[in-house]
Amino acid sequence: MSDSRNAKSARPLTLRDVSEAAGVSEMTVSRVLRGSGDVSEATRTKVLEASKSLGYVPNRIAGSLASQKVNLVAVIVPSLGNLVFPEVLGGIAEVFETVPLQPVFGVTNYDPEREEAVLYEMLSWRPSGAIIAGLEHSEASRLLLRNAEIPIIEIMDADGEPIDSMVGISHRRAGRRMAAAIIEAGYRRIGFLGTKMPLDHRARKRFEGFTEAMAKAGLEVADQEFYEGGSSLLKGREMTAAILSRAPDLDFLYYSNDMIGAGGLLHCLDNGIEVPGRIGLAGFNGLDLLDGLPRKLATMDACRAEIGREAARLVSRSVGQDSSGGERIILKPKLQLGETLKRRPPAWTDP
Amino acid sequence: MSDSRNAKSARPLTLRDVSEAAGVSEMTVSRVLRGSGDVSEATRTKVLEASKSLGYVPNRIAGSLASQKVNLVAVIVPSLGNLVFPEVLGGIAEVFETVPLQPVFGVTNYDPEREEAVLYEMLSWRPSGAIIAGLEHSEASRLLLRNAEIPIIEIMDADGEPIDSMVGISHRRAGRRMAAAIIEAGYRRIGFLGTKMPLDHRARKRFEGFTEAMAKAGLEVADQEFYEGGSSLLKGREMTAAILSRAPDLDFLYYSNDMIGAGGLLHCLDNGIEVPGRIGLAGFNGLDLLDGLPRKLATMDACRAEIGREAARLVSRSVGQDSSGGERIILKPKLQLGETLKRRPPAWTDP
DNA sequence: TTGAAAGCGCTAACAA
DNA sequence: TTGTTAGCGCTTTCAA
Repeated sequence: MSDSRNAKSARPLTLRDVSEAAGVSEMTVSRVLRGSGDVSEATRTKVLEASKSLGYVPNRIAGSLASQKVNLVAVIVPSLGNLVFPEVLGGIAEVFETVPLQPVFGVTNYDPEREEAVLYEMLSWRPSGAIIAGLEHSEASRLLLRNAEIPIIEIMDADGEPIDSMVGISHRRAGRRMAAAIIEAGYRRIGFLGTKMPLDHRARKRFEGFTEAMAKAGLEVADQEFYEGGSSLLKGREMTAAILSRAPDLDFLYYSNDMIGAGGLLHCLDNGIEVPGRIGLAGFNGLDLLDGLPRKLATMDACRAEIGREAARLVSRSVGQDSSGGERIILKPKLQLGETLKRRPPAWTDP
Repeated sequence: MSDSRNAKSARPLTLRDVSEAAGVSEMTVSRVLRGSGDVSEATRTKVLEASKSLGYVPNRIAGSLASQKVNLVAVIVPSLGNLVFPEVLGGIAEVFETVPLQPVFGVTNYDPEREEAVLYEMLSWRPSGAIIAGLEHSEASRLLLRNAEIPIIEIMDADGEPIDSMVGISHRRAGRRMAAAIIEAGYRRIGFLGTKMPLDHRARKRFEGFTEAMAKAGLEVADQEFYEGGSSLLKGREMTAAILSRAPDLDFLYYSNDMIGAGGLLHCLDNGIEVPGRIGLAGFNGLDLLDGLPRKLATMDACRAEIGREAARLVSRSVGQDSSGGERIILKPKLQLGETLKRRPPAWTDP
């Protein structure tokens, strides 16, 4: 059972080795190992035993070439450091465990050129489908995707036109809804804190939706602060300190993600700034992380795992089908007011 | 340049299509696209243009089968939700961007059976190497790895015998060192809080090292608390509340990771428990996250990115070489005392 | 139920 | 510098 390497052969095992050990044709071994076609129970057992005792692992490269079928699905995200993406990947993996498809992950670091390179690399393995974050891609990347003739699912965003199918939320709407909730609660001097990354299109869209809804209410973002890189909890503290020292009369801070929002919250609490009495706070993402903070931060769930699951389901469904999906699944994130966004008496606006 | 799909051909493009378009042999096209062999500048340009205008993407399945070379490296980790692993993957990806190797990630969810399945799946693509977290694997998994005849790098742990090479830290030593530091600082009534997961061998080893060093000083862990699943920040709070209500005289809490440690810290601060005066705290991992907390938590850096980089370097070095590495790189994590582990007057031990 | 032949798309090795 | 031939390890197809 484990004597497979008595003589450490350099050559990896092939079907032929198993075929000889079991005394049947390669074809029969192949059938047994794939569980396809009719094989007598006797041969089946014989083959399985031979294969196992040799420690044979089928060569999928040869198999895929011969069958013109690849059970791989390319999954491309901008980053793993941001908690959001591992959660999406988790949702994808969950669904693919139930079907004969295997996700292969690629990371672009928010770089369009890198995205193109990763895409080219992955498509060269002729995957059965591709799931890719965002709707913004270079012209070349879009060409690659279109030419691949496989189901393409663009995820996490719904503001734009997908190449094929899309599953996501509208970040513009998310921004608008949060602005509306803040204004509705009576806050007026509102600051924005976010990432500087010009290539994080979803953060940008949230900001656009936010300012749009503010404008509709006759308001403007009173002050803003941007950051890049580093620990976002610490950055949240620093940015909050900076914006409040510059504009101490702000009564609300909207953060482009929960991590910097949490940092802001900690800064306020440390410095005796009453939340949400003196100042209200809100973030974005609905990270579980928040559950442990001193106050539950107002936020909006980005539907991460659900997006992953839906995307994976779409791929599984359309693999093999010639009718390309063209589906659009737009999820609606739930607003969570938490404990940092509370209605305040109108008088507060000008004490 | 983008007219590649005038007639949406179902058949993907092959070398032959490019060969015909460019008016040269398939072999020449192949050489140009791989940048191998001598090709005249004229043909080179011609081929490149034809290839690009058609939108051709080489079929690596066929290429790998023919050349018996696969530029893939299998990378297997227990989880992505734990910040630690994305950081390791980042280190790996960083190095592989500089060589013609591509990492392919697999996730096991700390499940040995799943590990075996993922391994089998990945090895069936005949990768050039494998990087896998931990030294503990099922007998079958070990057999698979040994038979693969490729460099195997086991990472993140150094307490045990690797199949081939290993890169990691000694978690037993990490536990011992933290215990020594705590005792040295004058703490005596020490509690432990950790994960219940019996399959997180590294957490277990830290605990073992910790109790061992305690015993050597004539001490025992005064109380302990275990958890599973969920937000670890919140869990840290809950566990801390629980252990302190049960054993209010504890003067130190050692957490098996920084996230629950951070939760514990927040709990103490919220409840007016002086840290580190009344009680000291320490975690493990050295997450950047900590930088934003009200107090800098004592911790130990797990050398995550460095482990990833070293492992990737080992693979790149040994790919192609017949002499299998058998290297052992043991990194030494740095103890960071932070602000929650401070020397206290001896009198304190029995006020 | 089993086997034999052909070929998937590419590259190694050799020839021109 | 370019082309030809054979074959990588498997599966499809068809025959027995």
